[in-house]
Amino acid sequence: MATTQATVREAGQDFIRDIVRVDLASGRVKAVATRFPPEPNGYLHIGHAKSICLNFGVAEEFGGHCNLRYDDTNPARESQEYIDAIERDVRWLGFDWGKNLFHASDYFEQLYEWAEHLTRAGKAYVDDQTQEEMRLTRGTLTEAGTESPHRNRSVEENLNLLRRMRAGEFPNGAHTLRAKIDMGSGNINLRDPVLYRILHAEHPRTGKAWCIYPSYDFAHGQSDAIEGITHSVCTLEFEDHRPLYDWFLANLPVPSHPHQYEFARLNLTYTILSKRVLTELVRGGHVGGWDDPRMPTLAGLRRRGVPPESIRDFVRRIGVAKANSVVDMGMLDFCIREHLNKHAQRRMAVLRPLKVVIENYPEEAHEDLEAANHPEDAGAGTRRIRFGRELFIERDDFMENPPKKFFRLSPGAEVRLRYAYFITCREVVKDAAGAVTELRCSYDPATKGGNAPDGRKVKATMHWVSASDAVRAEVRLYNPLFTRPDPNAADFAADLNPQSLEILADARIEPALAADNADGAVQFERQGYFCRDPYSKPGRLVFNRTVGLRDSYAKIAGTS
RNA sequence: UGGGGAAUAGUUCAACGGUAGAACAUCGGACUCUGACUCCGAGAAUCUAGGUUCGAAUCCUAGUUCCCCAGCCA
Repeated sequence: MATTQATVREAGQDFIRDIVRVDLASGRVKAVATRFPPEPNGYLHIGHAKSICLNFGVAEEFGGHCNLRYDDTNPARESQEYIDAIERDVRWLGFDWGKNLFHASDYFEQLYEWAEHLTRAGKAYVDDQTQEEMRLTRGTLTEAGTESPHRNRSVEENLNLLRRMRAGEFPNGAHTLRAKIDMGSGNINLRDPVLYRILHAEHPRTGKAWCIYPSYDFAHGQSDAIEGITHSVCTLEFEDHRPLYDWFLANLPVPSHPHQYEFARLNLTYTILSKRVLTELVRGGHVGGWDDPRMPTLAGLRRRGVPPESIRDFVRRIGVAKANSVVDMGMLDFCIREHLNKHAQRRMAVLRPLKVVIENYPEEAHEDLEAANHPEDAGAGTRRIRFGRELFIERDDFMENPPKKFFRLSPGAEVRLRYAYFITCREVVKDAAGAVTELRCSYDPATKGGNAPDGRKVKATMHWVSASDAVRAEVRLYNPLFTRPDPNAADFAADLNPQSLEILADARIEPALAADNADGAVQFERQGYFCRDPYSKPGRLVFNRTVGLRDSYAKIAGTS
């Protein structure tokens, strides 16, 4: 009983899974088959992750399978680079299509046969109208369209024209094959939609074999039918394509009859999830590339250090429904911290260094102290960190005239240096301009390791690195790409955040960080989760901030 | 009366005629060698108006608001 309930919960609760459950129980389908159908004309983003998790997730949970199928029906905009990136990203997210890798282009011959089938049945015709003429005769949202003058050509003429289209006798745009449905339909998709257009373009897979290509509508449902897809899940904007999807299945001798279901796509605050805009961000040089850590692409998130587990958890938490919605970016951040808090080892790094000299610590001396790699996981072990007379602390951790709630270092104040000693600030050294350049402090030798034998407490524990062995590194902090929670996709440049990337060129990190070969995530104590940038080099280390730690002091201080 | 959808805490989802619940966010508090984590607590919602019913977020009627559709894109 408990097991059953747990299993049901495991399988998730949303209207799509409800439908699958009912279809399985009623025997309408014997095994569930889904598909993730990207068009290889851009990189996958976190919105796609929602679809991937849904399609692969449903298949997994109900013992079915999910195909990866490229919707590669428009060679004018598709390329191999994107195909490779898509496979890399789906795998990284944690899903495996096994042998079920397909392409709409695998079915070009069958689709063409079906085009002839429709033509022979008098349900499709070749039109000579130009794109402009077609637009004009399609009608408007409230007015019916008018029928093409070529709508009633004979079957023979249509067949002849269609074959000559395929044979390459006509230039781009000279003809189209259209379904003969209803120019007066309230659903514009039913006003004689285009099935084939002439496109003299080389296809990444079929090369020069074709110069006519099927439209999305003519390819998608039939591809589903060929693959035996039971539940074809797509986003809301395809809802009014469903009658057309069903029309093809009803009028063609297809091997199976899939059903289409629609859910609301993901929207995120401070983010634009539109391939068009993402492509423009890359091409316009607004970001460094598809894998720029500020991008909502899976490649960008990966480079920023976001674990795939966090993305899957995020998708699970936001659910699946039909209402348009915008998810708070804070939800994603939470999921990232949730995972990294458990799995990332701790290290110390000073992002904006301020020099500290321990005046009563002997010159030339140093000692090694032990630091835990993970405070909640003893199994993660410990490492040695060096303490000496000269150290660096975070500039933000010192204030000469601290407000009431500032617990860190200030003149006369005593704080703990994590895993080391209590220190007290004795003197502030400034340059000619009045800027603080150095702190002269004293330490209490009795507090070695971080505890005072007399039991006295300090209000703050600060991270630090030793000046003698700290390594220089560049640290990149990322902020939202857009300044507004609801950036305008039509004019995204106006909402771009000029402070989305902050480069700290002179950070100091503990040597263990420079030595680590692992590419895994680490927590810079008290600051956030970071990872080494994949383009980082031994002599020039670069770390990316994945996400900051929650910072309740920022609220008190009124800073961000 | 063009067609198709959707409306539940600030946000994202549950509740499938029978006590409106969770997570994130927010605000308190406890704990703490990370102002982190963890723990405890609080405030906060059924689009509107009628109707059916012992009982309505759920069913019916009429409205309101929002989203999508006029590519030879997907």
